[in-house]
Amino acid sequence: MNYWLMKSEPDVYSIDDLARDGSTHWEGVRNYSARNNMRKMELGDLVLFYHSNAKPPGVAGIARVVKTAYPDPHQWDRNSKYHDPKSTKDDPRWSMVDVEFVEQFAELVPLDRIKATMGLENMVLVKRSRLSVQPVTPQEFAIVKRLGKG
DNA sequence: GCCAACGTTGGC
DNA sequence: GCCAACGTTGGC
Repeated sequence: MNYWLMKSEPDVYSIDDLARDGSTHWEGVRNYSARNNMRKMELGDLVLFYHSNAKPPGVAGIARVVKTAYPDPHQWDRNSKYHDPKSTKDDPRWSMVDVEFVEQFAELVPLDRIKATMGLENMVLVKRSRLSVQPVTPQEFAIVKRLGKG
């Protein structure tokens, strides 16, 4: 069992949207580090759902991986903003996973709280702030989850 | 809206 | 393979 953090802009897709939909395709990741992390995901892995570009930014809840990495079809859709003309069907460049809703935190865990919490100072979120799909240690996951209970 | 950080592209 | 130019992310 692995733990991850995935970022989404709530204006585009929020934890409320995931709660409503039940599950979603995580399409549109166009960064190699983030893609490689998605390819390491296993069924049942738990994901901290992070709201980026939000006021305030922070972890809003938990999701679970229900489908492991498979080619993101948007890479071949000429009308999609995720279209990648260099990606071929024989060698798909971009992957996505499916995740399902697990829980919404009673309280958002804001980024500034994460930065100020002992045990979370080495989170990738803090160290490499731009990576949109990143690993989280079991300890970090447990601390964030506890903070989310309010 | 600004801009620092940083990932990607492409000329050489 | 280097690195300057460029584009994007995301906190503020």
